[in-house]
Amino acid sequence: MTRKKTPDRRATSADVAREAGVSRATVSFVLNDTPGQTIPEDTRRRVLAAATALRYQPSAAARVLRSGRSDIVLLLMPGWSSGELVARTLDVMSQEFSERGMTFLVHPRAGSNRHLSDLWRDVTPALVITVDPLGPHELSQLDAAGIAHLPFRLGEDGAALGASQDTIGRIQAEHLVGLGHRRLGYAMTADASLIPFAEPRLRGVGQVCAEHGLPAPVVLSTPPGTAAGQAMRAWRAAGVTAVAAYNDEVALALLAAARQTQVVVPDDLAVIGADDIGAAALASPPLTTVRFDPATLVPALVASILRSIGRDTGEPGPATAPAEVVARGSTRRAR
Amino acid sequence: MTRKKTPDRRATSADVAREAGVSRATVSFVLNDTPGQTIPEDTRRRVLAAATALRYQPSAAARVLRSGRSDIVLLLMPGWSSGELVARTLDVMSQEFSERGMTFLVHPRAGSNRHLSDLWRDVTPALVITVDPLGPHELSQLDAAGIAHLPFRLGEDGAALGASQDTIGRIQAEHLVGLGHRRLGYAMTADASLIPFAEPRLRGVGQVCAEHGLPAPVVLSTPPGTAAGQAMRAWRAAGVTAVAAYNDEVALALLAAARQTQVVVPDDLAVIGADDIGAAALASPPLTTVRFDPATLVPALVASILRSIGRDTGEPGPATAPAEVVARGSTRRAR
DNA sequence: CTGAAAGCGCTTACAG
DNA sequence: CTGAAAGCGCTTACAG
Repeated sequence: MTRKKTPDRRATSADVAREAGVSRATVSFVLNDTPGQTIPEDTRRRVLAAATALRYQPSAAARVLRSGRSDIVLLLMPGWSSGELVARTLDVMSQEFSERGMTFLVHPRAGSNRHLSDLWRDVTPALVITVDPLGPHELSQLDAAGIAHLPFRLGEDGAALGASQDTIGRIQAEHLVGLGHRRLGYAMTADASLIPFAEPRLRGVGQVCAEHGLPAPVVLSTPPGTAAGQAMRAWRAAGVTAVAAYNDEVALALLAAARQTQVVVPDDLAVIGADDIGAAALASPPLTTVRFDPATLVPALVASILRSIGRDTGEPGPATAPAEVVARGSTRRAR
Repeated sequence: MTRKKTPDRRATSADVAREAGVSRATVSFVLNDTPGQTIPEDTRRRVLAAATALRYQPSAAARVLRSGRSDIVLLLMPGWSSGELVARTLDVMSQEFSERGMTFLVHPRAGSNRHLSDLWRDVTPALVITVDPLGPHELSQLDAAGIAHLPFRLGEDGAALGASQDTIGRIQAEHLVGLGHRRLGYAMTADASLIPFAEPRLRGVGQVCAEHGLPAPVVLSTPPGTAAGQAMRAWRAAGVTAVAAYNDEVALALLAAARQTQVVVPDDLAVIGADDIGAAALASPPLTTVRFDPATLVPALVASILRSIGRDTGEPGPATAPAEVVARGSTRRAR
């Protein structure tokens, strides 16, 4: 008397095969569109109908175990994963990967004291992307588990996002030089984990200065506290009239320090940030900055990642111009 | 002549068993500390040594397939995953889950057009936490795959983070009322996806007003543009002397509007934000806000999540006071 | 065109 | 205390 049509346990391919009156092999062929198999339209339809009726979903574990390959790309996220830009980049990466048949997953707080081997006990990605460097023991584990590894380093040759960091610095400098400033400052971040991003940005500023025959930028670091005020004085003493900041948060700190030290922005010192965070437009004066859309770079990045693990990728997808100046009140023409 | 000790393929439990001179069952018992098995210390040591020598790591897929259970908790992240607080919460959640033997994974951009069934093809979590609501079809799929589902709703009874949102509003209001303000305004976010957070915060403000016999707060929404300026005027016309903002970004927009409309903060209007983002301390005037450390709530949250899927959890862990006022220049005693 | 069978690597009753 | 064997759910040569 029990209705067997909808068993309580999860439906398997054997259930679908029985329901459709075919073998499990045929079910697999139909559901995976296996190349080289010719399935009559009628059989195909029956299998599909049975799968739908049974709400069949293949077991991820069984697929991976049998095929020996996983379609997961795992990003090991360090602790500083906060910015709007990072979030947007991850969003676009995730989208891009799924369009290419992969699943993008993020494991937060990978830098904490947990053992990574606990992680491999629960998930076997095809590729692990790391930001913080791994120790030799962890690298050995990855190797032993047969998991590909991609250390995400900016600033290395060919790294799509790294190249664009250069560009951001260049755009900042071009804007300031275009306004007639001849002596530039650079406000470095005090956060060591950001150096991989900051270094190429600064390099871009330096390149533009050199190209225009200007002296190299005066680089100062502005840790929280009174350092920003001292930096303001030091730049002015050095004849600097415009400062490019590593990012908007650093620039905001500069604006706050300016108010306290009676330096008028932009008249005494022009300031340009980078990233265009929400608070930039709301600052006093409103912050000139560089808007950067990582979405434009990600497709090329993802394609190169997939290529590195031997997966097919569609066409590369062109990387369009990623950054532009958003001119606001914190910069003006040099006097 | 070939050295067989270090095969190129990934080591399996059979390799370990051979190397240690025991059966695969014994390997499994030792490596999993299976309860109810008594393994002589010598055997145990041999197995452990072999596993280390072979750099053995169990196959996640095989474990899940055989045991029928996964130790993965997957968060389906919607598109708005940017804030510092969100990042910090995820960090702590991840840590908390791994301490309890689970792996916390995040799939960004789950709201996009991809089919979720593609996701279940690659990973089978024990539990999926969603923020954006799922459609009936997706719920049915989850059910069919035997994956537990927890819609993350704030403001419902007992939801740890929801309760704390109330508290944030309460703390804002207590601060303003304590300074002598008798007529409060509330600056609502214009972002609809944030309403689940904003609603309980506003409720907390309302409660405190009621408890002090004060009128309900004057709620205004301040979308980007000129709305903030209009709101400033409306509040002043209504006799409001202090405004609690949904968060620091909304508060920053208020400060910017005040500068443009000649309203002096805090003399004409006091403003308190929430979240203590980096830009808050750097604003002009520096923004009074409520600092909220999600870390203090997360252990209780994670424990309740694990309980909901029938997993053992250690002691609940006390939820300590999560929020406090950071008094800066944007609030002052009422005149 | 379709099916029976092997096997991916594990865990766990079940015998000894 | 330890081992042989079954079986989780799939995919894929291999026969027919």
